[in-house]
Amino acid sequence: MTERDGGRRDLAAMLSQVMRALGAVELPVLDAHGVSMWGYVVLTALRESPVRTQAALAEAIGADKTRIIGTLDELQEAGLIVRERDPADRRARLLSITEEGREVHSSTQADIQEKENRLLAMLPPDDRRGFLNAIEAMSALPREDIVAMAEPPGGGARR
Amino acid sequence: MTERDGGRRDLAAMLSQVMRALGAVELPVLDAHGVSMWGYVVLTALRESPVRTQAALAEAIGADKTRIIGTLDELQEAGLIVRERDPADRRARLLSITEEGREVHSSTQADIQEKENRLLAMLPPDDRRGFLNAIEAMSALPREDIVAMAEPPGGGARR
DNA sequence: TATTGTTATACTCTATAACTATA
DNA sequence: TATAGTTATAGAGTATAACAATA
Repeated sequence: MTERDGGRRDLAAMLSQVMRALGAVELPVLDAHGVSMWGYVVLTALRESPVRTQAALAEAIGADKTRIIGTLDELQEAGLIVRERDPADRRARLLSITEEGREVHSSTQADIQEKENRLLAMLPPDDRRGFLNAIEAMSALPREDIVAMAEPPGGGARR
Repeated sequence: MTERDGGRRDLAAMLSQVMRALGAVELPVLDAHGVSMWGYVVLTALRESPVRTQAALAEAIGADKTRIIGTLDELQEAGLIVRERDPADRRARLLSITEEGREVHSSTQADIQEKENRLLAMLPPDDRRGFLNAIEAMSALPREDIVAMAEPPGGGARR
């Protein structure tokens, strides 16, 4: 009845619906912990390792270098990150997360993943495992690899 | 090595990366067929069945009623949809897809899904099946159901 | 008075360009 | 002159408010 003549809906359409729902689920959590979406993304990136320049951080999280400045200001103001001038090159700002930033990140992430897990619990175990494996695999690929992979074999040949 | 101490990355983070890549893959296809993203979404919705008001269509695709007007103008101009006044209520505009609209939609969708399938082909069959089952199940749920599902049991009780 | 569609306005987000300071 | 960071400006996308036609 809700099936459609053998076809399936477009991947992007389905994923964007899921994304919107996830946004509705997770934004209140971020609010409760006092971090913005981009702030959380920055903390997630810095949790792995410090970064030597803001441009590199922006690149790493898929943002523009001008776009994250306000976010960095807020995080610094809140004591969640530190920005120090690189003594070797006083133009650059060494970015790192503070202990407090680590705590805020991990408590926020715990809440987020707890909700995500409750959502995933609705799925049959096999589907849940396949779903996680799949998005982990796909999201690990550089975007250009994905774009290339979607092209017909030998397709789009330059000449 | 690329694994992280037992944890997993956030669902929303992974999904948004995949979404961006999908956008890069699919936008050129839409361009090639001369339809905008929202135009394609509208055609997809009208392909199922006609709609009696623009507000209802907007609601159905998760958009604002003022937001789709330009899109409807373009689609009508291109002869892909028709907008007729409802004789029974001359305020309303009956929306339906034309034969040409159907053709544009189905050729566009064929190209899109062909690329999506090439992408999915990178996955082991079990993961692919689980992934598709999972997003079909989750995207079929109304957003408020998903939000409610993510809450702790009995959580957020009103009184 | 309420509703459908439209237009006008404002607001948010993002990208581009111009500027400062270092090198 | 080139680069890191910042600020200023402009553009897209979206939402809100006001409006005209119809009920």
